[in-house]
Amino acid sequence: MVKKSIKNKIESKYDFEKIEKKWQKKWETSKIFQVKENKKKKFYVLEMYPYPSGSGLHIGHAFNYSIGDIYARFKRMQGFNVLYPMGFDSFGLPAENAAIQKNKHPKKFTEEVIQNFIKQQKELGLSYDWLRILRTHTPEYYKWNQFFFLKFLEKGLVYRKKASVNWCSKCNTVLANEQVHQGKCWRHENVGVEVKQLDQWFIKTTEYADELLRDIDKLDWPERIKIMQKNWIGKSYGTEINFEIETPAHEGCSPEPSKKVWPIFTTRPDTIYGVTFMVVSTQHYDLDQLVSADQEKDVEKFLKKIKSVGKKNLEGLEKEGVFTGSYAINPVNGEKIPVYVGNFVVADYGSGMVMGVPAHDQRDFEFAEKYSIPMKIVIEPKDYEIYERKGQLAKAYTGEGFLVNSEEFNGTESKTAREKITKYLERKKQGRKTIQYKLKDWLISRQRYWGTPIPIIYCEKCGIVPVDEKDLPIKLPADVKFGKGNPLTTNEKFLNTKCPKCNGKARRETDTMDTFFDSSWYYLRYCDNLNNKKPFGKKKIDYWMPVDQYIGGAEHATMHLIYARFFSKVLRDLGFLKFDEPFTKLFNQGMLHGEDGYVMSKSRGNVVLPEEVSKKYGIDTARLFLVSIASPDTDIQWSSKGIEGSYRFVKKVMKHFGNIKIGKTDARIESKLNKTIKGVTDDINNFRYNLAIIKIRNLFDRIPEKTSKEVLEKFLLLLHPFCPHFTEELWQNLGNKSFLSLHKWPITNEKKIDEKLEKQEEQVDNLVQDINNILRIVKTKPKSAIIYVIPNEQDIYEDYLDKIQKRTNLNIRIYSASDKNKYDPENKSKKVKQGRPGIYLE
RNA sequence: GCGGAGAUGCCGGAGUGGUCAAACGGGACAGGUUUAGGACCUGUUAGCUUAGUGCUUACCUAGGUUCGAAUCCUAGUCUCCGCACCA
Repeated sequence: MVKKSIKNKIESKYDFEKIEKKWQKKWETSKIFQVKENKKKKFYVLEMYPYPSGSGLHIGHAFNYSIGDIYARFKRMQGFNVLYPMGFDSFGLPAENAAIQKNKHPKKFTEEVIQNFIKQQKELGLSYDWLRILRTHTPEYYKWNQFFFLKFLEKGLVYRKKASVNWCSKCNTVLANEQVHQGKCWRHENVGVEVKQLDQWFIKTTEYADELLRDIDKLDWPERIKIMQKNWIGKSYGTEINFEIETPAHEGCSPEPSKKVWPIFTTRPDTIYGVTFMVVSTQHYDLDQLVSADQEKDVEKFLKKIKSVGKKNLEGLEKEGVFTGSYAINPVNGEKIPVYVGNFVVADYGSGMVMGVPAHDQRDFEFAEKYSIPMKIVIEPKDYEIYERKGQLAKAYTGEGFLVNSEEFNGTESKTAREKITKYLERKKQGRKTIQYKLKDWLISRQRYWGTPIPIIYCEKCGIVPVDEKDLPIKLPADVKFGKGNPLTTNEKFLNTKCPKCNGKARRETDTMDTFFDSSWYYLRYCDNLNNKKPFGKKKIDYWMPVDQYIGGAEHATMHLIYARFFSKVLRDLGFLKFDEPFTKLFNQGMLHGEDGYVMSKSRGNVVLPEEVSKKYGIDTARLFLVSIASPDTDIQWSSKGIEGSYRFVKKVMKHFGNIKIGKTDARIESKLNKTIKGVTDDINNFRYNLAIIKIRNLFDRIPEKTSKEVLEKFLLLLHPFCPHFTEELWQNLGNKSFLSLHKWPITNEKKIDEKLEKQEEQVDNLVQDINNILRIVKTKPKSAIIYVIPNEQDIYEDYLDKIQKRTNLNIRIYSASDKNKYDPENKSKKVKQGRPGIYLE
C-alpha cells in the first residue's frame, strides 16, 4: 500500500500507459490512418510483410516497424496521401510443421498467431491502415495466385520439367534445402537424404533475365543489394561451340553407334585448340546416352559415390570423374577427345557439359592432373617464365597472351582470337556468339499442404489441363490427415475431379506453390485488397503504385526482390500494370542483436519483448531509443541501460511541458528552431534518424522556460514521428483540438537562421568551459565570478546569465571592460578579447 | 576463389581534407540537491602543463600525397556479409 502510493507519486507526472492507450484508441476510432485515392500526391511506404511465427514479436520487430512508421508519419505530415499497410505471409512450411507438432490445424494455428501479431503491432503505435490487411492463406488472396499462374501459363511462361528434390524416405516427403543437414534429414539424423527426380512446375524467370539486369541501374536501392542482384543474374558473354559426340553401340538402347551434336558454352573460345577432354555433369538428364556398355558399371559406381557424399558439401571438394566411353570431335581440328562425367560441372548452367582445357583453366588442370590427361598449351603470356619451370605446368595459366599450337590462329592476341575463332565457327555453322545467365528458372512446386494449390488437372485422356478461370479458387481442403508427407496426395475428395475439357475422370495437381509466389505481388493487392472480382482495380494500381519506399532486411536481396521485380514485369506485359519496377526506393534496416551481442533467439534466451520494455518505459521511449542507437541501416545491440537515456529525455520533455509559460519568442531560439527543422527534415528523409534525434535534443536544451506556443508546437511536430503518443498528448494540452498526427510538418524559414547567433552560443560555451577550467585548477573554492566583456558583447552574456550561473554553480556579475566603476581587484579586465571575456573568481 | 562492407576514445556510435582531442548517448568519477536511497541538476572523463594557456601522443598497422589527413592514395592485418567448382 505504501509502496504503491510512492510509485504513483513518482510516475504520476508521466503515465505513459494511459497516454498510449488513449491515443491508440483515438487513432483507431477516428480512422485517421485509413486512406483513399484522392487528388493529393500519394506516397506508398511498405515494410516487407512478416511471416507470422509462433513466437510472436520481439523488440527487433519493434525496431523494424518503427523505422517504417516514422517514415510514414513523416510523409503524412509532409502532406502526402500515405498508403501504409500491413499483412501476413501466412502460408508456408514452418506453420505446417508447427501445427503438426502442436496438433493443431495450420489454419487455426496461423490465424491465432496473426491475431496475436496484430495486437502486438497495435501496441507499438504503428499507423497502419488496418482495413487493407491481407493474409495470403485466405482463398480471397490465393485465388489470385492461381489466376496469375494460369495467365503465366497462357503466356508460355510456365513449364513442367523433371527436377531433383531432396527426399526423406522416413518422413515420406520432400525436404527444403534448409531441412537437409549435412546430407541427412533434419528430423532423422541417420536417414540420408535421397535425390529424387520429380516432375515440377517452373516459371521462366530467365526470359526476363536481361531486363532484370538492365533495370537494376534505374533503382534507388542500396548499392550492395544491386550488386548482389547483378551477380545473381550473372550475365556472361561467350561462345557456344558444337562438339560432335560418338557413343559406341549399346545393346538394348542403341544397337548402332550413335552420333550426337552437343553444344557447350565457353567464355574462352580462344583456347579451343587446347581442349584435351570433355566433362559432362553427373546430374545431366541425358547422361545415359553418353555411357557406353563397357563403361556402364564404372559410371554407375561413380554416381552412387557422388550421391552418398550429399548434395551440398563443404568447399574444397576434390574434382573427380570417370570416362563415359564416348568421344567428342573438336570442330576446329577434328581431334578425337574423351568425354568424362565429372562432379564439378553444373548441370543447369550452359548445356551441362564443358570443354576441358587443362593448360588454361585451373579446374580442368586439377582434373587432368589427377587422371593423367594430356595438357596442351595454346596461350603464351608475354613473359615466358610461367612455362619454363621444370618443363611442366605447375598450374593453369588463365591470363591473356598470344596463341600457339593453334594452326592459322597462331600469334593472334587471345582477346582478338576470341572474336576471330567465334566468327570462324559461325561460318562453319559449328558455333555462335551467345550470352549465358546464372539466373535459373524458378521452381515453384512444393510437395506440401500449406500453400496455394497449383490449378492444374491431369486427365487420363487429355493430359495436363489447366483449371478453368471460373472455377477458381481451387480451395485447400480443410479436412486432411497429417502425418505422412503431403496430405493432399491421399485426400480423395480433393484429388478426384472432372476434366474441364472432356468431362472425364481426372486428378488434381497436389503440389502447392512456393510462398515466394504469394509475396511477389502482395504489394499490389494492398491497393485494392477487398476486390473480389479482380486481383486489383487498374485505377487504384495506377494511383498508388509503384511503392515509393520499401523497407526490409537484406536477406531478401536475391530471392524475393528478384521474384517481385520479375512478377511486375510480367504483369506489365500482360497489361495489368504500367510501370517497370515495383519498388522505387529500398531501405535495408540492420538487425537488432540481444544484449549479449548475438541474434535474438529463444534458445539463447536473449529475447527482449516489446511488452516488457513498454511496461517499464512506454513504447514512445522504446521507439526513440531503438532509432537513436545508431544509423538504422546498421546492426545494433539492445542495451537495457542505454534506454534509460532516452527515458530521461522523454521525462524531461514531459516535465518541461508540465510547467511552461507561454510568452514571446526571440531570435535566438527561432534561429535554432529553423536550423533544426531543416536538419531534421533532411535526416528523416535519408533515414538518419539517429542524427535527427540528436538535433531535436539539442533544440530542446535551448528552449527557454518562457517561449512562444509556436516554438513549443514545432518542437512537438519534430518529435512526433518518433514518439507519436505523448506528443499528441502535449499537443492537446497546448489547447489543440485536432490530431498532431495530421498536422503539417514545419517548414524551414531560412531567413531566421542566423549563424551569428549560433556563434554566440559557442562563445558562451567557451566561457563556461574557461570558468570550469579555472575552478578545477584553483585551490580555493570561489563562490562568484566576475566577467569582463567588451561593451558590445555585454548583451549576449547577460542573456545567458542564468545559464552560466547554473552551469558553473557560481554567482556571476558582468561588467563592461570600459566601465570605470567596475570591481576588478586583479585587473583581469585586461585579458578581455573579442568573444573571450576576462574572468575573475573569488 | 569471386564480390561487397567495415576497423574511431572505457562502451555504443557520429564525423570522410582545415572550424577535430572528435557530435550524441551509455558508463565511470566529482560537485550540488535530498532525512536517506532513488530521481534530478551541473561538471570532468588521452597525457603533461597553465587561473581560462601551451605542448605531446592520438581515429587498425606501415608507408605516401598535401601548407594541412580520422578523412585522399598504396601495401598489409583483422572482422563481418553475400555467391560459390557458372567453364
